[in-house]
Amino acid sequence: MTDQSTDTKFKIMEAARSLFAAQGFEGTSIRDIASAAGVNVASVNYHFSSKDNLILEVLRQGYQECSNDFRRWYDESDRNLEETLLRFWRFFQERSSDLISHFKMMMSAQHSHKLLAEGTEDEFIGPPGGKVVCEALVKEVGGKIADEDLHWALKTLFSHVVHMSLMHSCCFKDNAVPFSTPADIEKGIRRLTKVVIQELKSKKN
Amino acid sequence: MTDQSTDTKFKIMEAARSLFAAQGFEGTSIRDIASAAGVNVASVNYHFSSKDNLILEVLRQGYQECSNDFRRWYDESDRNLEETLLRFWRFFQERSSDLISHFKMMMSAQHSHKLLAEGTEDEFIGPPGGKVVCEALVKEVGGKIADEDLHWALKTLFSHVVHMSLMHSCCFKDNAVPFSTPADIEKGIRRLTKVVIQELKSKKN
DNA sequence: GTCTATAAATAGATAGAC
DNA sequence: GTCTATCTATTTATAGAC
Repeated sequence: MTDQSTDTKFKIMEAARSLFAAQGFEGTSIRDIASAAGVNVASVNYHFSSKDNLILEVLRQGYQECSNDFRRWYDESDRNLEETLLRFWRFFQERSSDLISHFKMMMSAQHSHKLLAEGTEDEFIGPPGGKVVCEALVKEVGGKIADEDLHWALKTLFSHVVHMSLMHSCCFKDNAVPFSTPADIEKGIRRLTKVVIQELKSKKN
Repeated sequence: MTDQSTDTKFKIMEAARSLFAAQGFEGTSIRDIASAAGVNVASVNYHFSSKDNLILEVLRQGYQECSNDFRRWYDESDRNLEETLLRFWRFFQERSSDLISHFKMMMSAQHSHKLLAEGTEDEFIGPPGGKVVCEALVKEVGGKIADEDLHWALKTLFSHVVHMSLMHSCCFKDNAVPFSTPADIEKGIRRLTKVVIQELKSKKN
């Protein structure tokens, strides 16, 4: 596990993860990555075959780690929707590099199709951890929810948390946007959660 | 207006607009653009000095056109918040190339700072048209709104509409995501609008 | 597994004829 | 303003010594 080969491969993945997020796929050369990782240029192709394959491994690992960690966290205690969404947001903050890379690839016509095949080890419901949020929502509202209501609530909550994570990772910090500190955003997530639950419950009665 | 020079410059901008969105800035070569526009390679640097300057002109024009058209539309009749947000969403659908390019650049560490200088001809409140939405919200709720409530409502509405526009432009169509037709999304926007107004009004009483 | 060296393709930008 | 030709630099990828 700590032999030189594993170490080199690990260092390349970490360097690639942050550089792809900062500069994009095409904007990052294998030389940049090797240099940042402190390894020889040729070792990148040796360990990953190609640049295309490297970013696929980076994205797959980011998605899986996030998905697994989130599921583990959710299952280890009794979580309500609000704390689940706050955890969701904090995950994306910790992993903003993965989030940004994932979005850039998703918006790229020539790379987006590769992501779909990657994200579907289990049923794909939006972002990693999406299924967990879905479970938390169903539990919170209680009883049977109409498909349309469920999807509306998930889209509303996902779009807010994911978009706030993205904005926070790339422009809130530089622009001094009002009411955009992490504390403000968490407050906003709590408020939206309350309002969405209210709406779904009122629909049922 | 219809002389060869203006025509060539226009064709380059149109080709660049769609290619930058599809392939990103670094992923698109000047040769790609010239080829798609049906003009000579050297004419790109002749008319725009550099590739950097070309994308800045593309982004500036997209932002300004969207902002101006939206303001003109809003002022020409008495609009409520719901129809304003629906128009907001439809604008982003029509201009999904500009939206995608703008996001890619915003998420790029080396290009994001250029966008800030571009978006600030008048006071910058989020996306183009953001100020209009803000006015519509204030009018709809009526009376004085606390800053915190106003910013929460704007963030909630913006994040939903902008994120839905992005998702619709790049992955809803290919994945057959349930409840993600334009009609579904418009229904969702109406529902969120109603719920947000309700929340702000209940806060005031 | 790691290195040097290099192949082969492509990039942005410009010079100069027309 | 438009073209061809080209300069210079950089890219991914690989061959082959160690």
